[in-house]
Amino acid sequence: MAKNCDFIEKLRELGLRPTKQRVNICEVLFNREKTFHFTINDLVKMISEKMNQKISLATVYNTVHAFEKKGYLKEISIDSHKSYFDTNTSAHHHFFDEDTNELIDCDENDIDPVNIKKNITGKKINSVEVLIKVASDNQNQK
Amino acid sequence: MAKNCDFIEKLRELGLRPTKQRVNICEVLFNREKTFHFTINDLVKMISEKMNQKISLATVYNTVHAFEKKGYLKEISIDSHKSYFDTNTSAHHHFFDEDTNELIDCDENDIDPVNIKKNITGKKINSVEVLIKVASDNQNQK
DNA sequence: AACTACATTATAATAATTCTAAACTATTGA
DNA sequence: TCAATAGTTTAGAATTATTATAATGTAGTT
Ligand SMILES: [Mn+2]
Ligand SMILES: [Mn+2]
Ligand SMILES: [Zn+2]
Ligand SMILES: [Zn+2]
Repeated sequence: MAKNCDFIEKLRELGLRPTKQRVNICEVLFNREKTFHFTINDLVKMISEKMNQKISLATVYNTVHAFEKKGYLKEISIDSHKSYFDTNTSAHHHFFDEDTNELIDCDENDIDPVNIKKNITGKKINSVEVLIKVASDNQNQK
Repeated sequence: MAKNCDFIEKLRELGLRPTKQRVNICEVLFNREKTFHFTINDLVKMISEKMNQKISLATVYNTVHAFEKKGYLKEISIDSHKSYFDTNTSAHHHFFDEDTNELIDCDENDIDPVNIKKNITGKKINSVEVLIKVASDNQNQK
């Protein structure tokens, strides 16, 4: 269980001022056992549930984007209407359950490393991400 | 070079009325040698350049989504701010050039098939997509 | 403490997307 | 033929998502 002073230190290291808005958002995002996936909307709900303080929507966007730029969050885009952030910033792949709209981390052993045989000339590979969309097996699907 | 009557037939087959808006959009999208990638904005510009008729933005959205649902277009989402549609609806992977914001089809031979060893229990795999983000190799990057 | 330069917040503005009422079109049957 | 009508499509209006910027806050300097 991380303490507030840990987040304050961490924010300072990143060159971000440890304002109370940011510390609160850190608590909601990073004060937990496991990494997880969330949308901006999820986060706004979590903040209003867990915190007494109101944080403006623009500040939530600012903070999430600041953390993303600093490498503390990763964005995973499913389609133009569904975009998630991931507190697991290591290189990993995802299943997306189209029935429940749930994004699920692939385990290391679930998928073999992607083998790229030929890259665009003069370019360096920054990331390789696999998205596996799944849905109910049986039954009459829409 | 496809003729308008081809598009009219095709739309009818799909169960969509061949309105002049839709036939015009078909001409812009499908009357060409190679498949390509576009954003809604790109498409609006192409329509206003190539056509004398004005089509409302809502109709462009409606039509693109109708074509997507019918399997005539595929959506490729890069991040929440960049979403492309692809007239190549076969299963294939992509490079995304972060310098130019260009989406490029992977050739069959550029990448080995993705080997998924363990899927979510009770779910069927609907699609597997790899996105490889690349950028300038050399120089001082931001 | 006052001044300054910069960082941060959050309101106001803008951009992206969808809702829905009006305009069309196909079908039916008199 | 050609209303009547049920469904489809369009596009202006409304909503939602995101960002720009003015106001506020903070830290360093004298
Ligand atoms: Mn972003
Ligand atoms: Mn869509
Ligand atoms: Zn993840
Ligand atoms: Zn493509």
